[in-house]
Amino acid sequence: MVRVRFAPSPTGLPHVGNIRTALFCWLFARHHNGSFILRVEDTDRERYRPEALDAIMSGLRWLGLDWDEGPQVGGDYAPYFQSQRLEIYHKYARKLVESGSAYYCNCSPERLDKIRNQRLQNGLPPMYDRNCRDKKIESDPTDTDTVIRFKMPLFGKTCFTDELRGEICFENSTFDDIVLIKSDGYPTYHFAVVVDDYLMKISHIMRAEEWIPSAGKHILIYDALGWEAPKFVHLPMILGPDRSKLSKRHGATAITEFEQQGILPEAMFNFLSLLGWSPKDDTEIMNKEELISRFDIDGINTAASVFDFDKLRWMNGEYIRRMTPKQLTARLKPYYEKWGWCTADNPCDDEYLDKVSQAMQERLKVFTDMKELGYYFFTEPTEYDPKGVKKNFKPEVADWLNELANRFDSLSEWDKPNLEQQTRDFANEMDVGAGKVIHPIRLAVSGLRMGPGLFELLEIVGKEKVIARLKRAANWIRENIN
RNA sequence: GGCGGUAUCGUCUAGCCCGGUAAGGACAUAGCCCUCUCAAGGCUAAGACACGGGUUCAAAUCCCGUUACCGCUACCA
Repeated sequence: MVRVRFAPSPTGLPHVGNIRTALFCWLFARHHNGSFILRVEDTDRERYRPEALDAIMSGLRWLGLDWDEGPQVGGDYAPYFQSQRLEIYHKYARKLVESGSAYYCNCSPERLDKIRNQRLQNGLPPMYDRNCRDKKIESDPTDTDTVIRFKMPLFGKTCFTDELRGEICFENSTFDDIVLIKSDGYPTYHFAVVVDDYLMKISHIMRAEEWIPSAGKHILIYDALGWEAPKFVHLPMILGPDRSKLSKRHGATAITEFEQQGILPEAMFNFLSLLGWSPKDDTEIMNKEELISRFDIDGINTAASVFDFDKLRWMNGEYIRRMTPKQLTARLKPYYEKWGWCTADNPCDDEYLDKVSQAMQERLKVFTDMKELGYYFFTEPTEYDPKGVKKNFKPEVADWLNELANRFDSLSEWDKPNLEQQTRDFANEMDVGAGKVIHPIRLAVSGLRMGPGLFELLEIVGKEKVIARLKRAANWIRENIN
């Protein structure tokens, strides 16, 4: 039975790197019909942020990563908050002290600081000097004057098999006597993760590769407790464009920001799955079901990968293009409301919005592109693209636009064919190419030099508005161009 | 410093285990086609086996060394 957990620490906004790890865990669990467990590692009271957990959970939900056990859903191994499992850690910590595998230590943080600096100055690894190791201090996990440290073997080697990288070994002498229980009674990560993974019957520890160095220490703790360790899978990291660990300074890295920027969860899911994993053929666009059936450990890469925002945008565009106009409208609507485009005096009936969706669909990479590329379907252009003005707003164009406004006004039917016929006829009469007329109209109605086919655009924007905008542009030209 | 991990186009990657490919795909870039513009689409171009030694008829692939990059080195996770 595959049981994997995602164990975030609620210290801040959920980072894409962590979320990608969660996604791999989830895919692995779903592929093997196993369980995906969410466990909250809230043992650091200093960095704890109460709002972080909500952000993490909504990030997971946004992507569709549902958990079988954990906060809000419970489970057979509750509680899933480490802060609620203190007695459990204390119990096993006492056991370790009794068996001689751990010891109480009353060294002050000041002293620890001092020896660390000394050793650093002498070019030595900044390890604890094991001052209390053999003092046999009597205390209790709850005592705030002491911590519990693990008695690391002084020599020998500890090895473990990483499912991706093979055997990895460490010299025991390089391990510090790490703290298991802090003076505040909370366990450190190293201890809590071992106890919980074992007690919760985790089959595979899937976590980022930055944990490789501590895996050896964890193995030793498992041994001391007489437990068999789960399998280890250390996932490659995600890097920023400068190849350092992806972080805030690389721009949008919190999962919530992608949502705000108009990225589809489906696209994000697909994109993230391909960051560090490959289906081995050239398939790139895959839905959740395909991903579940194809994902497995052997496709996971060992090298870290750079997060390429451009490729995400491309993939998002792929997903946008695959939607029906109605589906696109549904996704776009919240943004329209946010931008104040859907109000009483603006046409926001679904039929209209669907037409806009259809016209704009293949021009959008992210939803927020709509704000610059399609605003004219909702609000009057207040300025005209300067390059377009220079190219298309010649003095004589003012008359053309007025004339066009009149002719459009008398159109029997406001539709694409009629608009096109009328426009081309006019160009012929003026003895110019159709483009010479089309471009000024586009600029007058949309303010832009780019967009959907002009006649489709005109049909959608509607008779009244088009005519008003043509006249308005004509006046603008008279006032500004000579 | 110590310990560990990693190394194929700018980026994501296939190929490596089981030596023989014109080293394949995608994003981005450039050009062309399509065209009322922008997209989308189609075609084309440019672009990589970190380096040095072996082994072999033959090495991206196997062996050794070097280099570079990244991570860890807390009473943080």
